[in-house]
Amino acid sequence: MNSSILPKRLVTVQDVARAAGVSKATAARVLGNYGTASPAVKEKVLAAARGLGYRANELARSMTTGRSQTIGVVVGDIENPYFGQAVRGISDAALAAGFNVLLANSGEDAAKERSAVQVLLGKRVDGLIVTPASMSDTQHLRDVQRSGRPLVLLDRSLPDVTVDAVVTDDRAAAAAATRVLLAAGHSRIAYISATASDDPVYRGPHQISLSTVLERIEGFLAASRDAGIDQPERYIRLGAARRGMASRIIADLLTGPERPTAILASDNVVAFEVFKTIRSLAMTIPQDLSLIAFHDADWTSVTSPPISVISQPVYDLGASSAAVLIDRITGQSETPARRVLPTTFIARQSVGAPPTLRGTARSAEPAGSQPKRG
Amino acid sequence: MNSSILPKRLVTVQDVARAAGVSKATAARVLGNYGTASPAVKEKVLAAARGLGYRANELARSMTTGRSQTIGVVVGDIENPYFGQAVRGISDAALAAGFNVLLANSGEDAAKERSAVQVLLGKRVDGLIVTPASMSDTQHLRDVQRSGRPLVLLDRSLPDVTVDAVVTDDRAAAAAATRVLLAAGHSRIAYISATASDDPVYRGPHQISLSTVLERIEGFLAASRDAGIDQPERYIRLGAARRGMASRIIADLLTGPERPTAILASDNVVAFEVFKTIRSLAMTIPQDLSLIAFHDADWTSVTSPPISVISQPVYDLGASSAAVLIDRITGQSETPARRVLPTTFIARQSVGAPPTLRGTARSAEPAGSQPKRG
DNA sequence: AGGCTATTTGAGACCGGTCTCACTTGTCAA
DNA sequence: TTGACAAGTGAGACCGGTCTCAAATAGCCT
Repeated sequence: MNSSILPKRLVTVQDVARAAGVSKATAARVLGNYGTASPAVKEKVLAAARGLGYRANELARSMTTGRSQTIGVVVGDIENPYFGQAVRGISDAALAAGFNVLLANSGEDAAKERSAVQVLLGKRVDGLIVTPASMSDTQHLRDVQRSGRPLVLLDRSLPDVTVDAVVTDDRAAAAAATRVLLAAGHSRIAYISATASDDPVYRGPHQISLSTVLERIEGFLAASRDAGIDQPERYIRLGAARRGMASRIIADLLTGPERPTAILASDNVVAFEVFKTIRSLAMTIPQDLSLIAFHDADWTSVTSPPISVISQPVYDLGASSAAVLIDRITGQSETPARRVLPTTFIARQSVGAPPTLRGTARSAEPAGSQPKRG
Repeated sequence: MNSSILPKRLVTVQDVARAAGVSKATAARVLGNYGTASPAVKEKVLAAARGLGYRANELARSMTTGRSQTIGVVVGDIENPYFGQAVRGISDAALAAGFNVLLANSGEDAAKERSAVQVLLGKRVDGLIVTPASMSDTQHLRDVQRSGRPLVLLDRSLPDVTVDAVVTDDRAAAAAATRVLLAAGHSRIAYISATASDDPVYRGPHQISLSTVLERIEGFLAASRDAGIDQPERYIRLGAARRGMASRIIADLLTGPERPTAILASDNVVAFEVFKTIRSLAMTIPQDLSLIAFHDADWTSVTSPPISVISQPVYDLGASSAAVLIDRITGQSETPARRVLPTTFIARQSVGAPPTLRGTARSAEPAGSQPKRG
């Protein structure tokens, strides 16, 4: 009959105390497991609590202690399996240490990220893990830092915010993948990134707002230049995240006079789009085009041919960032550190020699590549 | 120099009041945006707040109001893209309604689920969304219900808990998929589920602890029997979740005398394992074996051949459950409802005619199936 | 027994908000 | 001029825990 909006006042310490015939302070001590109480009283209180179905109000507890045993996580997009795995890592590590996880989505939008951070801060999380959506719009993150709440950056670091960060070795990974393609004989290698950009053409580092993206591009360029490739940046394309954009970019790329013979896809979602586009163009991997993708997502291992990938320790990235954060929270404060986790190159069958001549017989040699060194 | 464990006391209403030269009550009114205050005072307080960098302590606010504007979500495994999408749906809908999301992982373990629920309840979430790990171990969920906190079950329903649930039409979906295989000429169809079980052989509904699984099996059996298949349950296998188990199950299945000619995989993860196993056995889909999977995961569209799937509206499942929950929280209380979202069958190329004779020429007819009705 | 310390217990302040209630002031109609 | 009523403001209780401090009780030694 009651409209259930008022959820029948819950049992409090006071109630238990009354039922057990002791003072509120004593009941609180045994229920909160602090201070001292005689075994007899302890039992009496616990019995009463059990009988009444007492459950502590963590809100009230957090308010007095100032600690909520909760960490806030702001992630680009949980729907993306990459972040899904990372969140799982965070969540497992947090749980093991007795912390809870408050999750928020930024949709890779700096404004939303700011508001998420504020809300989380308002809820008095003990610390924050954030995958910053932008390298430039970071005032709110510096505010967190200034407020004294521990902050750990996940997957991406920020040059102007001196704070803990757990990232993968993007530069080395991109360079390694590039070298694999170079070793297979490619000289026209396209690098396709999801990073938001009005103009898909790359004009320089100022366009890039994410450290991860920047480092990968740097690794790609460095490896290319080392191999004597002229103007490798010609083949960099941005903004492939929006639906349909990837295929337009690739179509553009493949119709030009000096079309690339290999593609390096900067993340899993882009790679997926790239793969589908290539297939819809009736091109064959690796005979017509070689492909390497970042992140060892499920699908890359079951396509024909399976895709060679740069495997990133995503779960560990999450677990490790949570561990770092919790260390900070519990006071093991060292100086801010940038923890870099290594990546592995997994050679499958998407890399082959470049087509020797346009339109002539396809190179029939066995697909796949065994790079001597990562 | 300070050890930073004490995060420098934050600015409170009292501080702002003092700075603005008004009473705490007045400052609270303008900062909390309730009651009345003259424009002049309002401005003075806001200016002071701005100057001091005031941010409300949501914990304290929640404690007095009794509402935390937070919903708790307990999910089987966020790492699973299925749940990832659902969580995204929840999170988007919640955010839009001004709610935050506290996320917990149960790892499909009822005990962990119980503890997660308790913690969330302790944090005084305004409501809960749970994907129950078990149909039998549900006392904690009934407790939630009894405590008056709104609860919505996601993806799975519980016969003995009368509470809101948002699920997909599993029975119909399984039946439709089964009919597709029957229509293609198959009479020996294997159903492989991930549901935990010591013994992979199906002995009856009592073994099953999830409504979803149960309904799918029922749909499969019903459609099979309608088509006059004798003892279709012979081909049901459970416990394919554990690594390596799927391949053993399939190997067993395919070496028997009356080996199945088609497989219906009860979820995406299982289907993935099944696919890889089939390929490692050097069998061809759909010539040697037809395959249909639940959930339109990324990878199913890029394999060769692409896999026909039962597409489930996972994002909507999440968004819808959040909407139902929030309706409940804000008082639009109707009677508990079970909302069933429809699924769609997506025909790709993994279904063909069964091999006519063992070892003879493979059926060369064009793969793919166009079921007349779902 | 008396004195001293260690342990157990209770009273009440406190965390940072909200909210009720009473008081002051201003406006307008009678 | 006076009364009624609305708007603005302040004092202080309250939410449900924790924590400090002092009082009460117990245990031990000489």
